[in-house]
Amino acid sequence: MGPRAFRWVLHVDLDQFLAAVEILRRPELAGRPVIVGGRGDPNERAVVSTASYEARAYGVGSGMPLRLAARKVPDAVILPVDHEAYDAASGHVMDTLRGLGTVVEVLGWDEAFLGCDADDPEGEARRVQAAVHDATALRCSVGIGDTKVRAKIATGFGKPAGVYRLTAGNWFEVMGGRPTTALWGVGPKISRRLAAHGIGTVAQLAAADDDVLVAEFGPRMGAWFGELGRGHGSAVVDDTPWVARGHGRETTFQRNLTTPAQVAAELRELAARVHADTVAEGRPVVRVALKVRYAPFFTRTRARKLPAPTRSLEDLTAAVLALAEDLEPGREVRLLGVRAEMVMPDGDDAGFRRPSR
DNA sequence: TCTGGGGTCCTAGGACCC
DNA sequence: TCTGGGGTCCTAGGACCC
Repeated sequence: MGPRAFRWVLHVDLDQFLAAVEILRRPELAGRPVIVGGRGDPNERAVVSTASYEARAYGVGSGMPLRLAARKVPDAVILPVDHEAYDAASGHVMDTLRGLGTVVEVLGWDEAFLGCDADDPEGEARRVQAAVHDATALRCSVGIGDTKVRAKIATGFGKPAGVYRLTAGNWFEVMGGRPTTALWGVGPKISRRLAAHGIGTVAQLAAADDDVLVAEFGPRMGAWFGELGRGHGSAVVDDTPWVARGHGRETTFQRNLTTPAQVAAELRELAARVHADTVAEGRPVVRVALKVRYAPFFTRTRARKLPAPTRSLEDLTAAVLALAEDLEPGREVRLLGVRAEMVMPDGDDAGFRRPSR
């Protein structure tokens, strides 16, 4: 259908997605604190991907080291991440949403924007929830907004399994007094830099002097943060298929690597996996990046544009190993990552989605 | 409590060219 | 004589999100 502006944007977000998929195929887990992360082994270097609401009650959340999560929840059910299962479930949900006859913009495994022109967006939201539940037995929350930003933020107020509307009419009433981190795209670092200018709340950000924001964050981001504080932004929903800019693979080793031979062997392996990902897309590689995390936790990245686009594993591997040549010797390596950026389809035919806010 | 993996976009600064 | 201004390409790093 292509991109189009709508009167309403619905943001659909599956509740405790990974945990919910696990509970669906193992119903006896319902009501128990389920934690999905890593290989399911709390003694390994890994973090929580998703915790069920029962586990969240113990203070467990995404990104928390698995070891700590296990300690907080003595009777937790800890499960390995099963990408294929979530891919399948996600595909089923997205197909269901597309079957509703509106534009669907997929944001990730468990999220999508839907365009809506109805007079009764709450009714539409409930219909979406019913359709998803009928087809997949999964619950979702729906945010309704007059911009994508407001729809996205609204969903959080609807969780779990609810519907919430956030528009120009109630934006400041609901959001004005909240910290800037309540905004989509403002994390702890940006929030601290804003605070240094006396901007602590959404209302203060909305009222902030544009020149101050631009001086601090640059012309694009500065202007955008002001708009974000006001809840402004695009209401265009675009179902043009997403075209990945690149693919990367990285591994945190359970035990740090100590020798150049180990590093080289792991890099060859990562390069082969990345190569396979790009081959699957049928697009040549134009740029290669290496990521090294030295112990205890110091990360460097090196990248190089290739002399010419290539589809060859040998070229990719050679480029990766060349980037690794000035790796600091004698430092233990905790993580290695390889990333390949690919040729984008011809920009003029608009065959891929561009950033929109 | 030592901190995953897969992504995206933006900015700064240097090189180089006219 | 210390000295332009703009544009583009490239790399490193930062920040954020799910």
